[in-house]
Amino acid sequence: MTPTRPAPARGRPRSTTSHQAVLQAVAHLIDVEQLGFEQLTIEGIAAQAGVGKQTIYRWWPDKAAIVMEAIQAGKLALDIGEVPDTGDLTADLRMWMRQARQRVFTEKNMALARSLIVALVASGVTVEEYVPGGSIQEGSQLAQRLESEERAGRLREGIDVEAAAFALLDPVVMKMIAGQVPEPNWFDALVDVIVDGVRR
Amino acid sequence: MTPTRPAPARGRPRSTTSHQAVLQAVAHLIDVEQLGFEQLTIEGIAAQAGVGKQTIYRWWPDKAAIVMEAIQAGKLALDIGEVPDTGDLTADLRMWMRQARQRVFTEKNMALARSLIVALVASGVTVEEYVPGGSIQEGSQLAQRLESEERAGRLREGIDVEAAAFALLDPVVMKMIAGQVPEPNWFDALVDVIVDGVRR
Amino acid sequence: MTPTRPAPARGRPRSTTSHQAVLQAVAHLIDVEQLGFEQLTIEGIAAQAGVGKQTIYRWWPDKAAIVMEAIQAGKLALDIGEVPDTGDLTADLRMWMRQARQRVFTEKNMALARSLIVALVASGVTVEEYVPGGSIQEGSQLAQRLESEERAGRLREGIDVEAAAFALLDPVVMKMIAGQVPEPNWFDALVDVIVDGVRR
Amino acid sequence: MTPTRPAPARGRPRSTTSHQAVLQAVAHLIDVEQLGFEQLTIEGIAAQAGVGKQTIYRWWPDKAAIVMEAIQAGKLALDIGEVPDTGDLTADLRMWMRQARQRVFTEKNMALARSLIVALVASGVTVEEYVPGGSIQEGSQLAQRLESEERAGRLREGIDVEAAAFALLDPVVMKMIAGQVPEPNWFDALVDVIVDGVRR
DNA sequence: AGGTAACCGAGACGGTACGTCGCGTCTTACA
DNA sequence: TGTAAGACGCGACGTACCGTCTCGGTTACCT
Repeated sequence: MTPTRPAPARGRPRSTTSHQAVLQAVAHLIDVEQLGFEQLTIEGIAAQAGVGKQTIYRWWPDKAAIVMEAIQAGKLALDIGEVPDTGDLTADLRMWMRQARQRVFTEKNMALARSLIVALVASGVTVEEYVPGGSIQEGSQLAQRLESEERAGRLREGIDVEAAAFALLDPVVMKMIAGQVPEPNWFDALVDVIVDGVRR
Repeated sequence: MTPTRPAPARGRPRSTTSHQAVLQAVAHLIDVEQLGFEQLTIEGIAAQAGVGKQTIYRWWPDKAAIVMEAIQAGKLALDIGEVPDTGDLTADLRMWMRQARQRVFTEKNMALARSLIVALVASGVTVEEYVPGGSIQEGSQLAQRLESEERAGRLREGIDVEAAAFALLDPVVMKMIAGQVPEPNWFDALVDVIVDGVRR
Repeated sequence: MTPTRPAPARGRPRSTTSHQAVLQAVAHLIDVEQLGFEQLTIEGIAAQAGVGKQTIYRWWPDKAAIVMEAIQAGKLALDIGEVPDTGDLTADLRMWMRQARQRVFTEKNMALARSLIVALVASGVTVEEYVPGGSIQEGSQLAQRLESEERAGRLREGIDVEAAAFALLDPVVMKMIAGQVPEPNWFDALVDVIVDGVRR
Repeated sequence: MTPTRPAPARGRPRSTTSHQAVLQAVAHLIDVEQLGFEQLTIEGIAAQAGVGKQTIYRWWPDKAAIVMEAIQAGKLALDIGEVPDTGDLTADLRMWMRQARQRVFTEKNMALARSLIVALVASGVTVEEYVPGGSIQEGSQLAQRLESEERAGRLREGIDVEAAAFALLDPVVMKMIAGQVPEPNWFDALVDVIVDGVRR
C-alpha cells in the first residue's frame, strides 16, 4: 500500500523568509499605513516586503487570500476578547459589547476592521469564523457563553443558540462594514432584545 | 426678489435620455451580464449606455452612487416585499423571511445581491435602509411592522425597535454577503429568538 | 463622386506635444544617455517624455517604429554628408569614406549608429534608404555620384550603378553593425576595388 | 612535476549529453519551431533540452554564444557551399551567387538566416567568417577563391582581397537582414562590378 | 433671430496597477 | 562537484481603467 507519499519536493524550496515578509508587509500596510482593502495593492505589498511580484502570485491567488492568511497567522488581530461568565447573561453580554466598542470601533481600528471583513467576504469565508477569534465548530465566544447559560438551565427550551449568536454579532459586524460607530446604548438595546425578546 | 429661487438654469439642460440610459446600462450589466460590483467599470457603463464618460462623471460621484440610484429607481430590484400585519408577529415575520429566502437567495440573484450590498457599503449608506425595499424616507419595512406592534401594545416597554430590526435583518444580510443559503428553519429560529428572547 | 473624404475626426485629437516629446525622448536616450536599441525600453521612453505608456502604444506598433520616425523627423541624424564631385571618382569616394569614418565610426556615435541600423533592420526597411540621407528612389548620395560619372561617359557600358553603390555602402554598414572600426586604408582599398575591379 | 598537465579535474566532469542536448534544442527551436533570435529564450532552450538553466549559464555566456556554437557544430547550417575554381572568376562567382540565392534566400530559410546573422552580430563576430560555411580557422570561401586567383596572377597588383570579398558578400548579407530576395541578375551585376570595376 | 452657455458623444491624455514573461542567481536533492 | 528542478528579486512587457481634458456638434434659454 503506497500511502500517497508527498512528492519529494524537487527544486529550490519555498522561502519562509519571503512568505513571512509578505504577511508582515500586509499587516504593516493595513495596520500602520492605514490602507483599506481596496487601497492595498499587490505591487505595494511586494515593495513593502522586498519581494518580487511573481513570488506573491506563485503562492496566493489574490489579495484576499494574503490578508486571510495574515489574519490566521495572527499578524492582524481583531480580537474582541473573552465573554465573561458571571451568571448574569445580560451583564456579561453588555460587558463584552462594551469591549467590542472600545477595541474595534476605534478611529484607528476601523480601517483594519473593514479591510479584514472585506477580505473575508471576498474570499467567501463566513465572517463569524474569524471575528470572535474562533470558528463556529470550535464554538465562537458568544455561542459558548450561550451554551453555558443553556447548560445552567437558564435558557428557554428549544432555543437555537447559533441563531442567537448571529443575531447579536452580525449587527455589530454590519456596523463595522458600514463604518459607523454606534452609541453605547445601541449595544445595550441589542443585548436586551436578544436576551428578553420583543414580545410583552 | 425671492432669494431661495433656484438659479435660472442657463445653457442646455441635463439629458434625461442619457441619465436613464446609464441606469439602464448598470441594470443590464449587473442583472444580465452578471457582473459583480468590482467587475463593473465606468467605461463599461458608458459604452453600454452609449454615453460619454464625462456625462457620467458630471452627474454621479462614483460607481456606488450610480448603482444606488439604479436601485432606488427600481431598475435593480432586491425587494423582499411587504411585511404582513395579521396581528401575529411571529407568523408575520416568518412569512416575510420565507419570502426573503425565495426571492433573494436564488442562485441567479445571489451575485446581484452581493453587488448591491458592496455598492451600498462602499457608498457608506446603512444597508438596512435599502435592502428591505424601502427608501430612507419610508423607513425600514421591518421597523414599521415592529412599530405597528408596539402601538398595539404588544411589545415590552422600552424596547429599541430599531435594534430589533437590525437583529433580524443583519444576519440575513451577512448570509447574503457570505454567499450562503441558510436552511428554512434557520430563519424561523432567528425570528423566534427576536420575538421571545433567549432567557427562560 | 465622393472623393473618400477623411473621417471627421471625432474625439480629442492627437496631441502633437506628446508626439514630439516621444521622438525627442528617444533622441535623448540614444544620443545623450548612449543607450543601445535593446537597452531602450518603452517605459523608459514614456518616463523621459513625461507621457503615458498607452499614448505610445496608441500611435506606434513597436520600438523600431518610434526610432524610425525619430530618424525621419531628423531628431536622430546619421548623415555622412555629400559625395564630392570633382571629376576624380576615386578621390571623391575616398573623401566621402574618410568623412564616414570620422563622423560615424566615432566612439560616441557607434551606439547611435548600431541602434539606428538595428531599428531599421527590425522594422524591415532597407537600410540604404536612410543611411545616406535619402532613399534609393530619390537617389542615394553614392548612386547619384556614380550616375553623374556615368553621364560623363566615364563608366563602363552596362554597369549596374545601384549594385555598385551597394558594394560600396554595405561593407561599411556591416562594419557598423558589427561594431568594428576599420583602418583608414580599408576604406581606400574598398573604393579601389569598386572603381577598378579586381581583374588584371 | 609537469606544470602544463591539466588540473586533475576534481568533481563530476561536464556532461557531454547535456551539452549536445542544448545545441540540439537550439537547432530545433530555430529550425523547426521557426523562432527568431529574439524569440529564442534561455528558459525555452533549457526546457526543450531537458536541462537546468544553470547548466547553460555555466558553459555559455549568452544566447548568441549558444547559437554560434550550434552553427559551428553543424547543427544549424547556413552553408552556401564551395566557391568553384574553374579559372573563370566571373563564372565561378556567378555560380556561387546562384547557389546562395537558391539555398539561403528560400522562404523557409530566411528566418533562420536572419536569426543567425543577428546572433553573429550580437556576439560581435564578423559575419563573413561564418556565413560562407567556413570557420575562423579556414577563412572565408570567397577570400580563398580570390587568393587562388591572385596566386594565378590574374588579379591586379596590390588588390586588397579581403576588401573585395566584403564588397561581394556584405550586400548579400544585407539583403538577407532586410528580408529581401533580389532578382538573379542583381547578383550577376554585383559580381560584374567587383570583377571588372566601374571605371571605363 | 441670434448669441451663448452648458450639455453631449467621442476619445486622447498622464497615470497606476495589473498579471505575465524572461533574466541571471540561488538553493535544494540526487548522482 | 555537476545537474535537473525550480524559487528568488528584478525589470519590462502590453492591457485595463481611472478621472481629466479637449474636440465638434447640439440644445434651449435670454436677450
